[in-house]
Amino acid sequence: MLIKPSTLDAIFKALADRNRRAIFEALCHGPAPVTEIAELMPITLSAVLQHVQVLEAKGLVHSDKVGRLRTCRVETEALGILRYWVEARQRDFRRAERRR
Amino acid sequence: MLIKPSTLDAIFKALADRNRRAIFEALCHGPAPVTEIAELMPITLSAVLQHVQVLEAKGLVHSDKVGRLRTCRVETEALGILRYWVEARQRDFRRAERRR
DNA sequence: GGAATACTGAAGTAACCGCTTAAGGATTAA
DNA sequence: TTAATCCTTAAGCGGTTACTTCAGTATTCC
Repeated sequence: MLIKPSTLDAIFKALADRNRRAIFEALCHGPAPVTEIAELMPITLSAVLQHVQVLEAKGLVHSDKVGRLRTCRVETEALGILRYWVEARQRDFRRAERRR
Repeated sequence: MLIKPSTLDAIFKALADRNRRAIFEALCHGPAPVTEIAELMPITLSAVLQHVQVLEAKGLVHSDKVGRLRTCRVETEALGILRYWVEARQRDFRRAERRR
């Protein structure tokens, strides 16, 4: 697998913010509407929505609006990519160590 | 294992920058002095040093100065933490899916 | 000693980020 | 049909970031 730097940029940037990561973590336990997510957080509903939009733009979350409710759910591909990247770095390191 | 949000903040922020990530990736293949790293990169030596300092401050890299050469090497703990976090999210997600 | 090499720090700057407030649109409930 | 609920957008603001240039220090080589 070959991952584009821009893809990793998107994933790491999306998860680098504590609140955004908290939203993502919450959604890993199951889908939730925006307001419900916001209740757990120390920021405005507006800020939460902005975070959700960022997460969605970078492909970590998908959301669907039914009536006045927008339900957000996690997209798992990003986690797979991230894990793959980490494991590749660990492999590189171990290989370099053996060569030493 | 329980990871502090500030630890994850540090790791994700450190790796969210493309150039900084490139430095980290390069160092996973083995230690290198600052100038050698800089040769592979589209930015100034000064900028590279600043990135190295960030990586070091956040615990992803350690460096040692001998004479006029500062040799940088990867600290692998961050990768372990990152991998653990990803796997925990994947577990959360699968558990939530089963419950569905 | 003098020149080249390798790093270091400071200052400045342009761009980006996360957040709030405020105002509004759409949907549902009474 | 009115009120409550849920989301959405825009504007603005303060803080942070990545970068450059420039000027410097320490070390090694000749």
